[in-house]
Amino acid sequence: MPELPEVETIVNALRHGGRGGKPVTGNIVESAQILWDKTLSEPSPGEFCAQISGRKVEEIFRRGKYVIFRLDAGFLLIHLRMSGDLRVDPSSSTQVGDHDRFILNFVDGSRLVFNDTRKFGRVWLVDDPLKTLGKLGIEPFDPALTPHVLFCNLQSKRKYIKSLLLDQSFIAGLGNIYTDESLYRAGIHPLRISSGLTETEAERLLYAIRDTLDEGIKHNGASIDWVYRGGSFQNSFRVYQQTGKPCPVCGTTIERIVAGQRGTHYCPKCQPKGV
DNA sequence: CCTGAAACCTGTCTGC
DNA sequence: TGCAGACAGGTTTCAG
Repeated sequence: MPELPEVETIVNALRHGGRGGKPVTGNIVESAQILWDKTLSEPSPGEFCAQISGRKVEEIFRRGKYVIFRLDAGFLLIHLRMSGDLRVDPSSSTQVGDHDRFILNFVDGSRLVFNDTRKFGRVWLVDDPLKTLGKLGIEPFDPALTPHVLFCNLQSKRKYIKSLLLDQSFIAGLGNIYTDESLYRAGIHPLRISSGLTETEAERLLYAIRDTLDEGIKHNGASIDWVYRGGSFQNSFRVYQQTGKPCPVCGTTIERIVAGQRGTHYCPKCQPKGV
């Protein structure tokens, strides 16, 4: 589930309370439990537990799809990947859940739990976050990303537009849902080659991306299948997982294809392949 | 530089 | 009911 709007929702909750807990900001870590070793990307479990103990959470923010905790020394980075979720338990006496992989116990008795069914999620404790985050592309809402800049960047690549938007080094934060929805709103076929888009299309695409993400954030993200997180954007999907249903604009049947190994949903009429 | 496929994992759903 | 296969919000690695 976790694309930019979902991560943003989680970060907000961790900052201000919610997700069943007190605010994490300002809390001090007492200890860590690593329930699935591979969840920890770096450093080693021993070093991690030694270093994290006693650290204070100064600030929590998002970059791309990463949740970032700025500590009084170092940074804790968490990537939720496909099925990860973060929650706060008010009390650490609560039982550990089925797919809980990683726990931070705080001195006030609450704890932060990383739950991740598919075990793809990763955690880092680093001094220099840029080593991990450095390859990320520009944020979609960065004012420096103007229609013209996007157009030029699209020109410099020769990839399916769908694949390029999923590339985190191109723009950071878009995943399968928001890419399909953005391309639909922009009226651009997912298999168009990026360098073939016109400047007008690039402009439409940028505004479509921002509108779609905005709406996602407004709905607290999307909840799908058995991985539920409380968002409601799934009720506003226009093409994503709408295969076989009529396009809300023209009534044409929504189709599903595979692009870059990802299921891709679009309206054949509103998003013409063109030349 | 680019693409496709495979790998990392568990769970759900569909069709035979 | 059982079981194989497809599919799932992501990223990395490797072959071609």
